[in-house]
Amino acid sequence: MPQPPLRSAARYGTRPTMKDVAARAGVGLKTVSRVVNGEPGVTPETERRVQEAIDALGFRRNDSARVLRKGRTASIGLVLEDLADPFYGPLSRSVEEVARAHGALLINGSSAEDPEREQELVLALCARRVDGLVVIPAGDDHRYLEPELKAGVATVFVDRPAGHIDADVVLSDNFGGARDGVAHLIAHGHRRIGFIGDMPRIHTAAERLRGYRAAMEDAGIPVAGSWMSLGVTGPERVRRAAEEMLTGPDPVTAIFAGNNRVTVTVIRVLAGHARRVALVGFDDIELADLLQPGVTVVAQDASDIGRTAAERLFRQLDGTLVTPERIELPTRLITRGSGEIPPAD
Amino acid sequence: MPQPPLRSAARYGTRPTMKDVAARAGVGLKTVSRVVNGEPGVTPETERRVQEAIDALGFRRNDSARVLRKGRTASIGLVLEDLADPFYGPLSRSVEEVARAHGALLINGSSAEDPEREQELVLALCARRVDGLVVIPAGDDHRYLEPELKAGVATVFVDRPAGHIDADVVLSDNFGGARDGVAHLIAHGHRRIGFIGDMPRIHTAAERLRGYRAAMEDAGIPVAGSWMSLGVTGPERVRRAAEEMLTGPDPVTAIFAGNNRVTVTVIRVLAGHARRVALVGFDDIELADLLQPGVTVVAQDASDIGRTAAERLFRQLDGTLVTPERIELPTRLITRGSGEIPPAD
DNA sequence: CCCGAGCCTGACAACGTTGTCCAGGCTCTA
DNA sequence: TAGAGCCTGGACAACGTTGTCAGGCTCGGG
Repeated sequence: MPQPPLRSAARYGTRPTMKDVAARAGVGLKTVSRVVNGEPGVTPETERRVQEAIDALGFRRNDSARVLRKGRTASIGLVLEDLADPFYGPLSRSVEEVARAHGALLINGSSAEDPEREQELVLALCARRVDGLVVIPAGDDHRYLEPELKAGVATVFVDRPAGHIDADVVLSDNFGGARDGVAHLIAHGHRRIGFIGDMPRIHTAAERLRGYRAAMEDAGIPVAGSWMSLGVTGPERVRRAAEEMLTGPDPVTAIFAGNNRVTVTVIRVLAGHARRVALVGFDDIELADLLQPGVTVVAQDASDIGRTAAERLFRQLDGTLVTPERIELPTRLITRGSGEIPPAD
Repeated sequence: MPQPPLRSAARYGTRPTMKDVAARAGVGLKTVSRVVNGEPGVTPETERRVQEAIDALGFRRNDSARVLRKGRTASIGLVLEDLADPFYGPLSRSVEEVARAHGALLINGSSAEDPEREQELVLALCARRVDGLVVIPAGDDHRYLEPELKAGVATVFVDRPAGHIDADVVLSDNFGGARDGVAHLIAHGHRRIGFIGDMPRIHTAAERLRGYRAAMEDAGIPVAGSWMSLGVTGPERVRRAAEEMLTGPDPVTAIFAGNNRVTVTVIRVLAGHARRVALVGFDDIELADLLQPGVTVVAQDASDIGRTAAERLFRQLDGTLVTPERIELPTRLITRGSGEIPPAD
């Protein structure tokens, strides 16, 4: 059933179009388009009439139609693991800031560490024809992105490299950071040092574990299997892992925590122990300086990572950048006390 | 210059369309559409051929065109103040979770507390034809949204009510929470209680101030002007405000902090003072339980607020909800030590 | 053997915008 | 005063998809 065109703008749920504006202003369709886009070639008087009609009808340009016509959406997608994780807030924010500077909107979604969900999200963003993608990968195979890359969708991976495709990646020096953190404990006299980290299938976790092993090996310290706890997720399992390291045979005198969630849980565990155990964590945590003792951490700069990634993205879109690169940003050891506690025995 | 249609899919930067897929599979355009959308009425054999062409070409449906045709975008917009603020991470996440459950994507942006930027963002989202909006308002006049509301854009305000328009709002009981927090300090013997908060033009800040005043009045305590510090933003100014309250004439024995950023700074200030000063903060902060003393707070549940708002949004879209409402969620006083310190003098 | 029903399939218009191109009226100059 | 050029405005197609509708095919029953 065709709608009477003159009433369509008034129907609930229907928005006025340029056609409606043109009719009301008594001008042609294209003239409205010119006014809306600030293009030259419109008399001030005509412009005024058009603007009046726009205001009266509450017209807003339909960007879907615009995108369809122009090809570019002026939006980029950000896929991350979990917005509730304090690491991603600043990252997301800095990506948005860069996007904004380039006049682009940010669409984002969380993968919840689920590779399938990551792919689903990324493809949904591609269907929206985002101009570019910043992805913190959950999965380890990104060949599904090949058609997108070929079609010119700018893509930058963050925090972990892409799997099986050649793409830009911006990440921290996880290996070096962990190695330095553990070396710091060794320098303070520790030899029995525990490591608690995420599943090694996650790149960052694997790299940090590698850093731990390297530091221990450099110091000529053989690592007991009971000192390493890998793939522990969730506070309860971290807690149990820490307890075992502390109270089992051959107990550790220091712990290196593989990420901020682990660090927080370990702090809680240590608070319940009389024995003073040293702790260095990967990732900074808020208020770390106010705890007793302050928490020594290997900090990565989430804002810097996000900014670097987003800027590379837009340089890809400019055409300034072509060859994919791997960019490693340095970490920083921040000593606050917990990492400088000497061995207890 | 017209492109040869058969090559267009191969050009860099151009994506294959349904037409390309149809040509390759030797079927009609509409048949491809049917396969892509899982519509019935396609022979398995035909479907296989189409699917093969889709995979071979790396075709992805262009959602912009789809939106243009269908009218709904299956996306909602979230405008908040600052993603780096830990309060908004969980909020954003819970909104996204609900959106996902309804098959919608989340587009978000930060207003940085700037009313102009808020409007700009909101209108950009409307131009994208998001189905709905969750807005944490920075400004206090939202009449610019009237055409959108009339056009059927679902809208829910969060954390602060909309200005000059009738719209749903989901927020915490800021007044009651602050009153309870201050009453808690009074119950522990304090009379000289300081208040440090944001600009009173921000609704939450005004309400919390009102709660502070109400609690003091209920207890029959006259409030000295030097005990109230309003509109302080940024760590440095908060620090100075706290110092003045603590060391000026008529010094306070307790401080009520109007938001999480203020709380953190006040903790830092108090750590530098020998005198023990009580503290209750509005908003929970991470690791508050591990500090010495633990930080007593009036907590609001950001996830709950986000979820409630998003669910209302989708009920508006269902048509289940029509009349705008104001929903106040209760706060919770969490005692951890800092609020139970007795007056020092 | 023929006809109708039912199932597949494809042609076509429409969604709202922008790029192209042309027409008409104006001004300016020779 | 006429011709050239400029400025303004509008008609039209195209972007890629989906809804409508009609045509052709097969199969079963009369």
